[in-house]
Parts: sequence; structure tokens; C-alpha cells
Amino acid sequence: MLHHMDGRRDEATAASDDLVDALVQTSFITTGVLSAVGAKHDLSLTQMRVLGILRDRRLTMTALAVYLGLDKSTLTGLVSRAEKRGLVERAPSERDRRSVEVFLSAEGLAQAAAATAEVADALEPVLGGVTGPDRIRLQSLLVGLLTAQPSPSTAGS
Amino acid sequence: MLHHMDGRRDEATAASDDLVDALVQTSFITTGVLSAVGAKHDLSLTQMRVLGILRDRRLTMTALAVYLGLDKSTLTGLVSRAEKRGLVERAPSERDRRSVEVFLSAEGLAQAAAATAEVADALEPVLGGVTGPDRIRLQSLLVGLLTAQPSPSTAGS
DNA sequence: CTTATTTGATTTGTATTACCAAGTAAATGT
DNA sequence: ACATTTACTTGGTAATACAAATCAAATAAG
Repeated sequence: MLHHMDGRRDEATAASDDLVDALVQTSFITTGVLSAVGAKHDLSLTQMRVLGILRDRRLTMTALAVYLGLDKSTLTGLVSRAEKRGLVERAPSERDRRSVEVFLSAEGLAQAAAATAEVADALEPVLGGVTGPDRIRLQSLLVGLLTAQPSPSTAGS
Repeated sequence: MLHHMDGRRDEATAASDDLVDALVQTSFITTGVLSAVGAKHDLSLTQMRVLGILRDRRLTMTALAVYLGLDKSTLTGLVSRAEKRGLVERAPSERDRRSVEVFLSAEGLAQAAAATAEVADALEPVLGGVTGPDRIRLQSLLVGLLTAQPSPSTAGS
């Protein structure tokens, strides 16, 4: 689809554009909320993601970079700042002495938990237009979308 | 809901957490795709948003800042760089000589159209897990969510 | 087993993004 | 007419992000 061999956008594509548009706009609203919640704790969106990802994981720098879709060199500074603030810790891997593993400190874990709750709070009004059984429907549709994704593009909070 | 007067997260809240989680993860995947498409054209996510917003609008700096959820001062540099690249143009408002209106140049319009098509392309595989009638359902649920939003948090591509 | 290559992370340098506070000019309010 | 608000820019600072180069450890080749 798309790939207008005929050089124009057909009806099916036009219809799918509406879905794409809705998805994109919803995403911006959502990340806007994420961003705002993070700002209250002096956390950037990326730092929020780090907290979210490391909530139940312990990853090497490279693995974390892949999750975030960022360059390895970007991670160095990102993790260093988070480390300086006591949110995460670094530890050398035992299997591979080149690798550095990153994980949440106790403080980071607390922050992550608090942030998660606040995000749920802040998204509640956003979900105001979706009520009752529609929430279940939306959820299962999104879960369907997510589970169909190739492995660790499943990155996220 | 939420607003645990009792200081704990109840069942309803826990259930809604799953929806929140799915929404957040979906958003990260979507903005990741947006970001990747933009990168191919040397456009940041924010610049992509600017193109998307100005596709069918002509806004003052402040209005654009509100749409993006950014500070006015951030917009100055953002628009200046986009202007230097020939994507947008500035023009003094006639009604108010303090105001500056921003709009897409011919080149910017072309880029916006191309980017829109590419985004639809790139999101196609992401939507792979949602097929047939489920797409319509997802779309109408998202549209329902969007239309329930207070005015221009409806910002987005 | 010794060298060559690849891999994991950091360093350095640059550009962008973003905020705040302060400043200027035009428009409103009193 | 003067004070205030509004619209935007400027200046300063920090965070974010990438690319290229470097270094150490692990793996592959010979």
C-alpha cells in the first residue's frame, strides 16, 4: 500500500491517512503529557523513558541505546547526568569487562514509581473521551498493535 | 478515579494502568517513526511538527509556540533555522505590527507533503497488528479521544 | 598463538533544542 | 498621557544528540 505504482494516492491509502493522523496526534498529546509530568521533577522526556525502561530491567549502555533509538555516545552523557543525580547506577559487567550495565538506584526506583502514577493521573483527562467498554477496546487494539512489533522497538516507559 | 483519597491504587486504577501503558508505548513507537522519517530529511521531530502544523495554517509565533507547547523564545531560533533553510517564511502581521506570522514556503509545503506520505508509509508496518475492521475501530476510538481534548492541545502533524 | 578485526564504551567537538530573564516595540487600559 | 500588557527577540546556560576518534577487551584469522 502506498507505493502508488500509478503515481497517485488511492482511496485505501486516503482512509489509512486518517488513522495515521489520529495516531500521530494522539502520540503528540501523550508525549506532551509525559513531558509535562517529567518537567515537574526536572526530568526530560528521555530521562522519563530511561526510568520507565529500567524499571524492570538491567541493561548495558548499548542495549539501552537501542531501546531508546539513540546513539551510544548520547547515552554516556545521559546516564552520567542521571547517575550524578542518584537516579541510576553503573556497574561493570562480569561476563564482558568492556560492558557497563545500568540500573535504577533505590531513589531512581522510587522516582520511577511516582512518575508512573503521576502519568496515569495526568492521562486520565486525556482519556476522557474514551469511556467504559471503549477503554477495553482501545486497550486491546493497542496491545494488538504492540505485540505485532518487531522486538525492541517495543521500547518505552 | 485515581485520586486515591485512601492513599492506594485500587483495581480500577490498576486496569487503567494497562491502557496507559499501551498508549505510552504506542506513542513512543510512533514518535520514533516520525523521528526516523524526519532524520532522513535532516528534520528534527519538532521541525516535523512545525511542517505538519503549518501545512494548512498560518500562525503567529506565539500561537505556534502554544501548539508545540514550547516557550516563545524557543520558537525564534526554531523558525529562524527553518527560514534559513527555506522551509518557512516570516511576515509581519497587518492587524498587529508586533506580531510575526509564520507559514510554509513552496519548498516547505513540498517537504511537508512528502514527509506526510513517508510517515504514512513508515507507519504501515507498525499498524501491521491491526487489520481490516480493527483499523476503523482504532481510528474512531482515537478520533473520539482527540475530539474530547480541550482545544489546541490538539497540536500535531 | 599471534595478529587483525570487531565490539562496547567514552571523549571531543559541534549543532540543535529548550528554558529563563531581560529588553524593545507596539497595542491596550486607565 | 502614562502605565501595563502583549509579541517577539536577545543573551546566557544547560541538556540533548550525533559523528568521528580513541581505548580496551573480546573474537576471528592466519
